[in-house]
Amino acid sequence: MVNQRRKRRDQLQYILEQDPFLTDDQLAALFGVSVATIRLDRMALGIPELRERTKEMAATVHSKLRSMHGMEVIGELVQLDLGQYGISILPVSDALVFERTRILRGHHLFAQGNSLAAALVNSPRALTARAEVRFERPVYLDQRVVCEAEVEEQQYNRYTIAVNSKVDGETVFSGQFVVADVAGKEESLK
Amino acid sequence: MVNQRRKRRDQLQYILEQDPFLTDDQLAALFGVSVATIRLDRMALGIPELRERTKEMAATVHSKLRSMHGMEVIGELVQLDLGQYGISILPVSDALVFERTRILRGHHLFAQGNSLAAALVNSPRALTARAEVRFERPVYLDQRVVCEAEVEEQQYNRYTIAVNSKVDGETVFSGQFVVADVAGKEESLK
DNA sequence: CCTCCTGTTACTACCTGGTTATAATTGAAC
DNA sequence: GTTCAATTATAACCAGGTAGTAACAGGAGG
Repeated sequence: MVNQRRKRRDQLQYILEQDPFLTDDQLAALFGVSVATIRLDRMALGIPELRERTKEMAATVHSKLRSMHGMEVIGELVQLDLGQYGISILPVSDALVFERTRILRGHHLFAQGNSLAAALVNSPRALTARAEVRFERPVYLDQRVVCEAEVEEQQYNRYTIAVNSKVDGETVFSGQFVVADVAGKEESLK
Repeated sequence: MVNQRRKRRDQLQYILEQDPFLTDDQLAALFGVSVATIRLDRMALGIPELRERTKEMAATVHSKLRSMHGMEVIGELVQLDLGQYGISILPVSDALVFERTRILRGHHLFAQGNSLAAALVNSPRALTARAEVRFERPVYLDQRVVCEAEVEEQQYNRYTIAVNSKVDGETVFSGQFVVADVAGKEESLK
């Protein structure tokens, strides 16, 4: 009796995670119980009503897209000495990994390094010109990638930047980025 | 008279694009008109009610996250001869560019090339080992990047793949990726 | 002057997908 | 057979709408 209820509630939770767009009516039909029971179950599980669920999703997505849009640096910038040195940290979420292997897709490591390198160059028009990178070890879901970048050389408007990313002190990615500061150069930008 | 209405409707459209979470009540107060007027305006503009708007957002986001999660290849795969050759196309949306300059962030070009290169290697465990890339020209908002990748060499489990991305026939990005097929190698994957 | 037309407003009935609370029913366990 | 938890039913209420109808205000044209 109680077990049936436990089971139903477990399933309810799972089902709503899979498809949050179900009304109490549909759920009641699905489980073959009354709507009242579904409501009690939802209450017990702390699951808000359909409209609240969708509103929440829409709102978080809204802000997420906003923040992604403004995200100049991939990962969180934790240190930045302009023109010299910087550190950013990227937590490996499940959106960034291969589904099967849970290994971080390589281009995210590149993106972290690239955006940090571009941030080091104190210009609104820093563009990467070349890069040479090595993926030393695979990085897995839920790890934290600490990326370190240092300006090695500057000639005219071209910066050579060494990048080294580590997980738990072990290098997983390294590379050299050449970033050009094209401020005032590209007429087509206007 | 009619102009006031036009103006109000233009503003209404704009405001709801900025913040889709406003009820007719709030909008009426905002414009200093009655709720009925807001409803007529919405009807005329083909804007659905608050709940429909949020539901729509939540749903598209839901599927978007799903598809992003499963997105093994950045860009749309238009041709793929496994182990040999492939083409993918990436439309440059505003989420991918620098806000000020509207130039595509370099790592998206890298990501397109990298994921296409990995797709060429017919293995669920293809990992990029090295890459050497050149960003030849800036790519702008609303352009379409056509990326071509070809396997140049294969030694044991290592593939050397040449990548060339073009916009309107002009090369914007080129590089060489070394991808390793680690199937059956990494015990830690289990 | 009156009339017509447009834009706006007010009012009513109804809908969905809930909430809260209270009471009645079921069923299994002791 | 009683008892107690789980379930169900019932009623009143709410937000944020839709749909439709009627009234009103104000300027343009006759």
